[in-house]
Amino acid sequence: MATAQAALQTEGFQRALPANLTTRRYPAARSTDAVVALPGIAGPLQQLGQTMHYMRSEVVEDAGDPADYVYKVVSGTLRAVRLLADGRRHIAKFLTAGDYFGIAEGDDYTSGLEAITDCTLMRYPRNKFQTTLESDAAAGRQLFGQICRQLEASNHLLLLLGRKTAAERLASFLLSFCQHGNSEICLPMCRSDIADHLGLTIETVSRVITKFKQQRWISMQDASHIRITAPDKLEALAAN
Amino acid sequence: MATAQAALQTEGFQRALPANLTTRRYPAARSTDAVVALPGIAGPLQQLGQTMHYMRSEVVEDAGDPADYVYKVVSGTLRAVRLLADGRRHIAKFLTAGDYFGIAEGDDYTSGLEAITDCTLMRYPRNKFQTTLESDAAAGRQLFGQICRQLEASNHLLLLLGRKTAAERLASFLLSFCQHGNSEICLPMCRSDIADHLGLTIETVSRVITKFKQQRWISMQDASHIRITAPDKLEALAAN
DNA sequence: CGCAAGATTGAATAACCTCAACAGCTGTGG
DNA sequence: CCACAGCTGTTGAGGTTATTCAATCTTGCG
Repeated sequence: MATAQAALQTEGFQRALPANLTTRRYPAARSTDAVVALPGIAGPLQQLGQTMHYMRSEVVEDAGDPADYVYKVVSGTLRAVRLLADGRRHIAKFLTAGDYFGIAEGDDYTSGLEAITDCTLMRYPRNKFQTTLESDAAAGRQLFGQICRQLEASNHLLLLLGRKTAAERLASFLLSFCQHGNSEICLPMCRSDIADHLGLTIETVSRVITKFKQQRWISMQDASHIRITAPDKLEALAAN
Repeated sequence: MATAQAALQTEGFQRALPANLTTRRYPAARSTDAVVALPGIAGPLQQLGQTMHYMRSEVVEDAGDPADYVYKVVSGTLRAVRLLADGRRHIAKFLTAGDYFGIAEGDDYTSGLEAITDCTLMRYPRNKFQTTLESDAAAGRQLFGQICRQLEASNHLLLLLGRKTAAERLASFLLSFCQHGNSEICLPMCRSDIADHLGLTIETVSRVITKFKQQRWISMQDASHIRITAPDKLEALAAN
């Protein structure tokens, strides 16, 4: 009972601060005023959109900022970031072409949005977005579907974070990149992004990947180019 | 390197099967045909609803069942359950009065729905539900808001599961029950439900609660009746 | 080249889990 | 009424997994 007693006296539960909180805000993004036709979004909304360009590592929005815009990804990869007070980070979602950000928010963004690669977004004023949705049934349906898929993805990730081992998490993660039978993966995000998405550390991510490599379940050209050589083994691990 | 080597040879990554998969399907729920006016849902939808009663531990829907109905909780508490192939379980959400289930699903339910307490639900045929939504803007807005709040809750839980310690998870969990300044909590769910929601084991849940009790941050009449005596300490732990 | 950032690897540690025992409560049946 | 079984919850001991801390390697890039 000695350790518990000690913890009791110090009121326990402390946690060390991580050293590096590196994400910086970069100079303002370029915006082209040209109206770009977006495949997959209904007519009226196209008029409202503004094309925005962001560079690698640039912050599009911080968590806590007033949620004035809805974004749609045209190209590139971004991360939706949440932070705890002491800097621990979680990435709820990686966004790629076709994904929306900011639809489901309240007054403020509840997570930040950061560019992982150079990327192009469409930006819609949020208030006009809402009213347009109600007048345009087709667009409304589409957005509703988007939210539903996001919810499903989040709930899927909950199971992963709540109950899967490190190896299972990485197997699931890697497999999510080769839906279409292509076994060649190009990961746009770095190890720390993967770790913060899967609730692990970069060291654990690295170790598990190394183990996969040793098993010859995957092969790697470099850290971001992975070829899945035994999808059946990974699928057995992913277990869902 | 001995252990890693051994793991490599056996292809590693195994995991023991949990012994008890106890949830059973009970006899069919009673349904009263009377149409009940639901506070908070718009007119036309009320006509479609059917009131359903379920008893404690009864299964409303299993994951994988065709998603034919949308449910709205009138009273009682339920759990939304996901399982891995080997029986590991996660509870994405506890549902209470006013919560919906089945809106965001595809063809099949992606999680099961089980009554924790005796409860009353409104059941709507899903196809009619959809069409009614499109014709009734107010109802559509309301449902859209529901989904958005669900998504926000899921993303909030992602951060908890991905990055919080056991003590922090339980602090967050307990605080989520006393939003309105009342420090008396009555937990309708058992320890294993809490554990499966927070990604912990029942033993860890029990130990952390004991520790909170020893710190005099909470006091307990019995296992399900908790009084929060030091909300500031718990809030500091919850850290968000 | 030399530096910085990302990635990998190793050793030690901490957090949480597993297994096991036990306590408390509830309902059942003699 | 009491004995008993069954279930939930608590507690302890020991093991496993993932983390932490640290060193090394790799890869651009000015």
